[in-house]
Amino acid sequence: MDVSHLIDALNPAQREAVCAERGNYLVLAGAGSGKTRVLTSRIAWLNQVFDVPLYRVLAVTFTNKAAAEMRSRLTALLPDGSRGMWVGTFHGIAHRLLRLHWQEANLPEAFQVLDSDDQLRLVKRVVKDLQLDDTRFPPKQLVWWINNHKDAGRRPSSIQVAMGDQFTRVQVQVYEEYEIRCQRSGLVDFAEILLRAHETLLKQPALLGHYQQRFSEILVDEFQDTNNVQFAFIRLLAGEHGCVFVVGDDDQSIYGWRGAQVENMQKFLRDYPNTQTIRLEQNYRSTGNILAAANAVIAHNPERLGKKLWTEDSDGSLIDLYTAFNEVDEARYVIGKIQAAIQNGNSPSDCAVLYRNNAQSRAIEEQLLSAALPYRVYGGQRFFERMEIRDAMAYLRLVSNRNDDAAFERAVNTPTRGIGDKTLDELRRLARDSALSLWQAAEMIQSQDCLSARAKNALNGFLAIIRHIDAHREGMELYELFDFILIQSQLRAHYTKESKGELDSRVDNLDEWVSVASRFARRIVPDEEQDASELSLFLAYAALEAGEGQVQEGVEGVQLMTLHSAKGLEFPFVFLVGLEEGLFPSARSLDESNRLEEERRLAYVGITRAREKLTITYAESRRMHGTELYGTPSRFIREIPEKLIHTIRAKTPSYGNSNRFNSGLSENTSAFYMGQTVSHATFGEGVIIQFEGSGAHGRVQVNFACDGYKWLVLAYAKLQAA
DNA sequence: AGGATTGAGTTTTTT
DNA sequence: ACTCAATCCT
Repeated sequence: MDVSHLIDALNPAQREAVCAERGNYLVLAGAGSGKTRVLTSRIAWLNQVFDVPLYRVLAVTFTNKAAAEMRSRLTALLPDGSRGMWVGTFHGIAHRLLRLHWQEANLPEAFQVLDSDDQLRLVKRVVKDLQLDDTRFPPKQLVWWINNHKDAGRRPSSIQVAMGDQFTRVQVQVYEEYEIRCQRSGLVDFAEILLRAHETLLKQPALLGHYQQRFSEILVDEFQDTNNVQFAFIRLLAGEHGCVFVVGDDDQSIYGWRGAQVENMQKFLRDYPNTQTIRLEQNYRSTGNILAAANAVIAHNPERLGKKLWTEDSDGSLIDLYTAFNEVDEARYVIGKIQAAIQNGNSPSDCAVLYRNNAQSRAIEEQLLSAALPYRVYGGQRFFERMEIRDAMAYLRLVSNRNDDAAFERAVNTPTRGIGDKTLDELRRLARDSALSLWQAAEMIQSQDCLSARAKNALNGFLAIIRHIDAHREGMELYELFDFILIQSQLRAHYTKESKGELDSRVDNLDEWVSVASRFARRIVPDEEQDASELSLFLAYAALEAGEGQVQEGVEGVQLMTLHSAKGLEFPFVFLVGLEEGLFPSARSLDESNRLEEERRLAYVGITRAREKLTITYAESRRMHGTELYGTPSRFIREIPEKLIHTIRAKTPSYGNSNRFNSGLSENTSAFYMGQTVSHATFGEGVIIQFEGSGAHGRVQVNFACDGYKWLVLAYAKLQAA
């Protein structure tokens, strides 16, 4: 059999990983070193050379996008593509196990996923019902606390509460009550999916044995992002004989704040003593200078597994460093450089602006808008997170599982049908006292005399809608059911009324929801799930894949995103903005020790996104939360060797110059300042002028910048009234 | 029920 | 400064 095509294009290290004998491996894959290629080629190799049937392979990723990418690459490598294999995210795989073995997992067949939003609502409810002070026990913090324990594999009963520690005791109590309600409603949150799947396998030796025997090959992508439960899950499935092939980069671990344990990489080496470590250090993405900068920055982190990227590519150009006067000037400079790149024949989408936090996109967007450049902001609300979609999904969930309290709460009075807070409070009280779901309570309350006839009537109307939908769905295509729901629930009518003439109409989204359903029906279902109903598959899909963020169809523009969401992507031109102490690294990371290293890894991720040209900027002054902040350049800038940097503006200002400027000022400011003597000016290559003088309105300070055509007022402050 | 007002928070995001 | 959610008012 000729398998040379699987390894032809690989370098020696990649080839070593792909062709290695079956066993346990830790592949340290640097940024841009071809890790996905290695992962997929390895699977193909196992299949074609070692005759491992594909159904024995389990490949786990973190995001749905990565899973889809892996599947599509396998299609190109193998005659059967990924057929028979389990390829998916940790949550996707665990959820599939729960669906297949819901009885063993002690779940109702139609159990649903509780997303973060519903989770917070539920915890708020619990806090209220337990009559706790929500300032002493903020629901958000409780959610975080509960998720943390679940991620670490801890149930309420296994949490140690020190004598006299009232605070923790109450938190445990909330956790317990929260679990009871989830169980009653047939709801699992994201952490629960993993934890429950793990526990189910632990408690069911027969089931575990089955899967251990089946999955002789387990491959894990982005291993540095695994949390405790995920690692335990892998170890459990692998058992004594399974071969585990993990790929990761400890230098790109940027999700510690949500439970990822970089330590799992070292732990892996400890738990699997016969593991061989393979380093992929040749980079196919960036120029030499960019890699040198990345290597230099990350070298400041202690306790790395160690890795040094290199390239056969040339050094390329130096890294530009621009010191901006403020965030407006920073944006102006960046957009100017983007325009120059476009003039040179590049597409706007070849340029990416990366920032530490989302708020920073605003200044950039404003400049892009005034330069009339197309752009795309990543992040933001996803399809299934939209209010109207969640409303519609609530009906769908109730149809599937009457006891889903989260769905009940949302759907019951949306659109409004006269079921107010008082009615609901009665209902919740009854549900709580009798340990029933809201739906059961609503059925029962009819025979009690705690509600007015009118309220009972309204409630009955709602129950009837759900029953009516359920009674008529037999034989319907999925999209027909969705359309039926929109009509019966009155949601379409409700949102049609509300969104008259709105740009981004909610009704359009609801229609899109229906068409998502019609497209969904035509996708391939894995063998194990042939029996599952279309509806339950859709519910799982909606819960585990929140869909694309901002759809902005067809807009090919400058790409704006946070450093976190840039991970895994690459661009010819990268602009890293806002490199100031306190912003990046963030102020919070400077408080707590340990966190700084993760920020540095974030810087490493940012730098290594660039293929040809990297530009770093920082602002001397920045408006944040209403006040002007004066920042100092980020330590990460200092960690890049000077010889790699081309500084655009010397930071040393010269004061005391006297200059006149009298041309090109915009209309309304020119009357004011034209011809005034600049008594206090700053000059760096003539880009910024800080002007202090007297005008009709008193003593003022104005900052101008010249963008090559005209002077722009960046900021002005009145020092003294006239 | 829906609009107006007050108040708290303000890194990063997937599943 | 600005956003988003909770609460207050009509």
